[in-house]
Amino acid sequence: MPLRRRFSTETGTDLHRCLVCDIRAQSVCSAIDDTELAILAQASKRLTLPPGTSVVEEGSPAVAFYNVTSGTVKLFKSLPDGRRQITGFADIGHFLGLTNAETYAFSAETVDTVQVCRFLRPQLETLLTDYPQFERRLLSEVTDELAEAQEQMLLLGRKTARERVASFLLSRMLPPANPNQTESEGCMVSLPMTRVDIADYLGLTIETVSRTISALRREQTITGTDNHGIRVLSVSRLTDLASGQTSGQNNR
Amino acid sequence: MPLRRRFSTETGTDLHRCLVCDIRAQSVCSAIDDTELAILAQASKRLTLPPGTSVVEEGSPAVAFYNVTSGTVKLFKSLPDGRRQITGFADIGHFLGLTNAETYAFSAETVDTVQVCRFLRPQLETLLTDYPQFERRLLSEVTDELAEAQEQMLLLGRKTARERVASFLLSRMLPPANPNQTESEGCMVSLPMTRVDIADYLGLTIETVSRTISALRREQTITGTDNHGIRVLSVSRLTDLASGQTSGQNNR
DNA sequence: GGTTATTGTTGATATAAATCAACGACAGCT
DNA sequence: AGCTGTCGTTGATTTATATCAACAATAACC
Repeated sequence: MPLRRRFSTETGTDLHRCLVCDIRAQSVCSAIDDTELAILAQASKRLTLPPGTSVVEEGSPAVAFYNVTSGTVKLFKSLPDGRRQITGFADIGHFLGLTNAETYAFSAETVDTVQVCRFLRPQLETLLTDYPQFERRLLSEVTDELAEAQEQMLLLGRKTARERVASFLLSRMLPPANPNQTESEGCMVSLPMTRVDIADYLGLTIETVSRTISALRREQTITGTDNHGIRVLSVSRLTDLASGQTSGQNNR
Repeated sequence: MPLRRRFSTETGTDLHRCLVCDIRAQSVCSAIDDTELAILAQASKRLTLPPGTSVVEEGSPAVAFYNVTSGTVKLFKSLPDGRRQITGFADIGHFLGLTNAETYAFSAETVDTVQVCRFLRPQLETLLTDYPQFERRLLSEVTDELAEAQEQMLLLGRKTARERVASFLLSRMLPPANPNQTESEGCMVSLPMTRVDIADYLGLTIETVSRTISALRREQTITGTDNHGIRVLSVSRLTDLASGQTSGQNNR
């Protein structure tokens, strides 16, 4: 449908942009009625960002809110000596940059090529006030994020390296490509980020992540030689592994 | 003021309960106008819970939302083998139990004697819909919680035992009792929870927590022999410690 | 198409924190 | 006051993961 391209410019405030947005249903934007999408389009600006672009910088003024429409953004916090903790990966349909503070308490950087819709703060405020369903949807999204954060705290505070990697792979597992795909065919896991990013997300070192993935491959729980795409052979085994439901075995 | 006691019954839906609530200003309830507090009082029920009471159980139906008016509640997640991660302590003015899911994804248990106002889900829904300021305030609170959770992920994933304990003490430091109190007099830290709880919050063992607190005491960063009340002698030193801004020294 | 830089893997060793173990300090109870 | 159980402290030892080190694989670049 070449019509789509015609209406969807890279950086404009084209009134039809939101109407033709593929992922609207998956994001906070679904809360705005079809008839009022022009308002949404006017409140935001679509940006295309190359890999490794800084979106938000810890400590800088919190001027904007972003909705990711394609690609993956990593969110992280750093210590003065450079140690880093990735607190999450925001991909398609997820937002970032919401805060009550004057400045951001975290940084955000694109992992791959990313498209975002940027809402400046006053515009976001207006949307929240004028569209209660928008606010409700955002509340619901933040509540989900909080639940995910709590799950990640359990991982970081109490899980072993093996359990962390298993949990991570499961959490990134895509829904089966076609519905009649059997489990044994294996589910794809997309890993656009590097080993460094995975390590910084799981609170491990790259060496430990690498060794653990190798071990899972060796014991046929996963396959795939490509570093950014892994296939899970046994979801149930990985599930057991992720919660420590497994007898012995370590990494080496 | 004995009048207050007269209006504030333990479990009733007394229409004046919210009007005389000491901590309303500190919680989501501050979003409801004075003239409409009767609605708030009717939507909720005040409960007094002894120490060690289970408020919410992981996996059970998410039927209620709670606002803590006194005492401390610990929120936690557990693994099948009993490992536990405390994801936060909800004390005065904080809420718990908000979720989009049918069931709670965490457990909650009182640390000491706790007073909560319980809102059943339909009543909460009504409040959110009828009072946009209430919803806005809740969004703001959840956003803060998320920021705190991200800070805790940094702690759990990347900080040393010493840095974790220092961060914890700082985060629990009370504002100075009187304004003209000098820093050197020391700020009180209240620790109603046990060492087990602290350990499960910081992703450490009780032994490591104990040793680390002893070390901080030995080097005069903190004092106080009482296990549930510690005095910080040097806030600046603790701040440096918490972010790894310190040359050497370990725990022993 | 070969050189260089980046990213990932594997092995050897070190270490921070866990585990195992003993004991001390209280709080509650009769 | 003396018993009993919980909670906290301290010491000795083990261990999972970090660190140090070398190299392999892949991507980036003239």
